[in-house]
Amino acid sequence: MKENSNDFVKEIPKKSENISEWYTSVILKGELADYSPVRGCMVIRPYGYSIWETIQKFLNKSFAETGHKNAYFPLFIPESFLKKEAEHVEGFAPQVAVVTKGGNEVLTEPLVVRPTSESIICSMYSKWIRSYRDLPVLINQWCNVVRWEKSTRLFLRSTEFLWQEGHTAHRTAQEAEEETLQMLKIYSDFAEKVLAVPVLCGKKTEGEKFAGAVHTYTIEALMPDGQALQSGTSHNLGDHFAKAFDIKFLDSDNVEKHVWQTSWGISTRIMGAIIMTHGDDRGLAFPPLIAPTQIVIVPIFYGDKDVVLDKAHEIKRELAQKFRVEIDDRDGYKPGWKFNEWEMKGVPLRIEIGPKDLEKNQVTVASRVGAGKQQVALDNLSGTIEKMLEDIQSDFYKRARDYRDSHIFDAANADEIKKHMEEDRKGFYKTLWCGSEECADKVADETKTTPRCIDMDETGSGKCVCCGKEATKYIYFARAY
RNA sequence: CGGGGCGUAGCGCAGCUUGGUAGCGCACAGUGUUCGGGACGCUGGGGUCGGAGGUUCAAAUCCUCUCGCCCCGACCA
Repeated sequence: MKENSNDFVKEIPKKSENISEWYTSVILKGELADYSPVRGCMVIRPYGYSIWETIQKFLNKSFAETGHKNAYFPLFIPESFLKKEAEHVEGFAPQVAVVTKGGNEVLTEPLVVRPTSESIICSMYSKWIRSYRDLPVLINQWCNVVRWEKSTRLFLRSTEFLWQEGHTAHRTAQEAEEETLQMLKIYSDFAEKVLAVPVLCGKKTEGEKFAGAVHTYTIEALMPDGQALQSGTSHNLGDHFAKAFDIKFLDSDNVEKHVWQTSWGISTRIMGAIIMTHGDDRGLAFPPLIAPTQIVIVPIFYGDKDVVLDKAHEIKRELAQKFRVEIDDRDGYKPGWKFNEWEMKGVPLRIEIGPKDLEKNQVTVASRVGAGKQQVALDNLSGTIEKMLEDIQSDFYKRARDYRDSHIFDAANADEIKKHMEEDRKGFYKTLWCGSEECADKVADETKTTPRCIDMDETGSGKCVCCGKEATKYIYFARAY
């Protein structure tokens, strides 16, 4: 390895040494995003936005399959709307941006820039819903929201961010709960199968739930530094908002009733999870299903340039029918430079084609994960590539899953959690819990972690992590982003 | 919002201690030789040194104020 400063790899901090610097660096150098002139706001560049579009594609499909329709509600919300639900306003008031002036006119009522849209959507639902025959209402919207955060990170926490927020209204509490769980399942499947990001599914404690919800379910991913990242949430809103916004329907028994609601969301934050989970010292690395570019073709040409290029373009056209594929036929960059460039940008599969390959009617293929290259015959190239991408996808998942599984530690009490952390064994701490908020808060306080989620499936028996009383639930603690 | 760090060419930095009118590497442009894992030679373009005041014959450098960004906490998706 040469020691000069054009050694590109050396410009990326080592992931293992300083994940924060590494994270910022790969996003900027990988051209996923850039800082904007406005504090806390980011520009999502085409290479990064493509990931968001793919996320939209997958989620829209799942939403549609479960009967949801997309719609759009306004950016501005009358300030008074936010105040209608007590917990809701308390939760969001410290974070909202408020517009007090339009043009030269001072507004009679200030408008908040939506931090989330429950209030404005509920105000519309109260207008639209009259009968049990109008239910359920199953609407999703893709939009931007603004939360005035004190400190920001690219993708993980920005003042303005993109997300989808589903808002549903149901006839019964049970139906709302089923919807809440259904969406949680859609999120966890999406995270694991598409993004190759393993997640813990669970329920939030009272202290951690959404402001205004009855309860909140979450998917929690584990980042390589042992910190948890809340990657998607699904809220059962009960009839809280229905009462606050007067959303009532006449049921078949001729009794007027409040609807039961849910809301659920995934934001651009999850792109931070993808980046951190899969990237390495060489830069970004994307699982094929989500990769902006799945395949890059690097033609290797000098003498018989035209022949190689023609063939490379022919292959590109063929593969482009099925995959997101780019061809790097730039002059003036040596092949080795291009290899490193595309590896840094996280492209899962690279196809090299040069004169030697042409002679043998083959291409040379290299995977972003795993070492070495292999020769692949041009006959049925598309089929072979498809299989390889599937394997790479599952390799990504397995690698992340192994890491996550080996970073869930059993702990009997706060001291054990502290001990683990001192030994630099950071991750999820799985503990038995009596169910009291005080106990969860106390452990969180003492260990500088937060309760991430309550296990929904597994139960045990033993002593509570805090008070020592009989406990059957498992709760996970971790430091969190 | 506390604690720390940093703003000099597109990027990464040096110069600041001890003031003398801006430099290096990469990138970029032209050109020739190269080309299957980050090539090289030659030539060239590019800066109101974050901003505003002040001190001085003279400020990137010293002083004051200010703006911004990053990291670590506290708050949050």
